[in-house]
Amino acid sequence: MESRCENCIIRQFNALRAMNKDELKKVSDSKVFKKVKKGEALFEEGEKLDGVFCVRNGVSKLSKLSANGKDQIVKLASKGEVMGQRSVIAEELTNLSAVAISDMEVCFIPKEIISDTLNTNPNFAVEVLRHMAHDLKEADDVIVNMSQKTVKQRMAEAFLYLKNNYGEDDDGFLSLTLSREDYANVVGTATESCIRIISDFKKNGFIKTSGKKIGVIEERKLLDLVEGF
Amino acid sequence: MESRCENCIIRQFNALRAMNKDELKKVSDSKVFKKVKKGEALFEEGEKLDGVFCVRNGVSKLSKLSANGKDQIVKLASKGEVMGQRSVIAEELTNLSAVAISDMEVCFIPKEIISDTLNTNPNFAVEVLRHMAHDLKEADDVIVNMSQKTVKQRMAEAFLYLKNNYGEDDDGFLSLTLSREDYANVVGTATESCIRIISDFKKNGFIKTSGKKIGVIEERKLLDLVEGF
DNA sequence: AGCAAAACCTGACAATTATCATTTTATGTA
DNA sequence: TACATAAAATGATAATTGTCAGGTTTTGCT
Repeated sequence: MESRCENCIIRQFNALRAMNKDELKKVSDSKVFKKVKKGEALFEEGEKLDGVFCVRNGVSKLSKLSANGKDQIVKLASKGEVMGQRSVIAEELTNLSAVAISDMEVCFIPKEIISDTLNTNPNFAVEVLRHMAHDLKEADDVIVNMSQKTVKQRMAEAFLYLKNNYGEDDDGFLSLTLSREDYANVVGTATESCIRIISDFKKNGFIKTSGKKIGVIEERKLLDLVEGF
Repeated sequence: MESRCENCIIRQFNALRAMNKDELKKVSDSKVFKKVKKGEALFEEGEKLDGVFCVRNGVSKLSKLSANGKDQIVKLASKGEVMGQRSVIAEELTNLSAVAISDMEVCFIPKEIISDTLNTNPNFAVEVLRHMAHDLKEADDVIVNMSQKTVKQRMAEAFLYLKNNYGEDDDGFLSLTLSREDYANVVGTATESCIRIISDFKKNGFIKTSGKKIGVIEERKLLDLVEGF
């Protein structure tokens, strides 16, 4: 279960791949393996983080509380992704909360190792930079979507995103199950509006539901919607 | 006019401050000084950038075209800021267009120097990382604003932002003048809606206008609006 | 100065989305 | 299994925002 970072495949997906053997050894010796149950928080907005979390399994939502009391989900983090690096690097309190959407396994890595390696191994720094650059681009895309697309379009996009990134089970339902409220918080709308759109998509045969599970039936139709038809 | 980077104060505001003398010398020798007139583009979405732009003077809007043909302004870049680094680092085409909002003076710095320095000087890499981390946080904030605040609140925020970041002239008008359309594209709304809100604010005495110039009168009232009162 | 083009503004209306109230359904637990 | 609780669903209505169509003013240019 708990194993050595040197042999961990997960890190191939993140910036830790750019660490050398010695650095990895240090990480391995000081990392803390953690299980997090669905619904539990890894950290809360405004906290001071003493390290980063490398996701081995499961999915976490990264969200920010808005003035009107609603959570806006800014990003979903899953296998291979590192959470908390932004605030460790900027040496600031976290601007986001992280709550597990499914049961998770994560490794906590103390920030000293991260910053030491950043300061001495340019390859690592550049690799982290590349990942952050990617995140920034995605954030820009989200901004444009939020302001220029309708709620319906964003809902359609959300379903397609979940299908493409987390796949579906044998019965054709999305593997990652979000509550209606979470969907609303991803899309940035009221829960009722979100539910109404789900009903609407279902009535049109674009999706199917079973309890809280949702399955994409007409991917093409959803895509058309997103494109504006 | 055109001078040596070694003596340039501007770089104190950006990651170039972490370069050593040799590196700065190289930058200085290869940089190209450029004047850009208001309305001219520095680069367009989808272009391949061969370097970054360090802003000496003036302001540029960074925007992204949405599917429905509207430009969403994602960020304003002004004195001291570096544009294009994201795409140079990620080695991707730019995801944004940069167009001058006022007359500008910029220095173009070839990407080779940037990436060489990133790969050899960890201080520089970390400094760039820090700036990018900051940008990412700001982007998160924008996402939350877009989805959770009303157009009116976002407009109020925009005026306060411009006042606090670019100041006002002797007559109390914002130093940075945006067209109504630009305001709409910052806030993510239709130009007509934007104009209506300006009229409304004016009627309420929160702001004043003179041609396209806008001045903040009741900062407190605008703040209250943003906070949700 | 005079003219064309662009930017700004307003009204009327339609579409989208939020809110509140209530019902129905699912879920976990004793 | 039954009960309490939370989640999902729906209706009615109001508020917000977008669209279209037409004005007026400003601006840049010859």
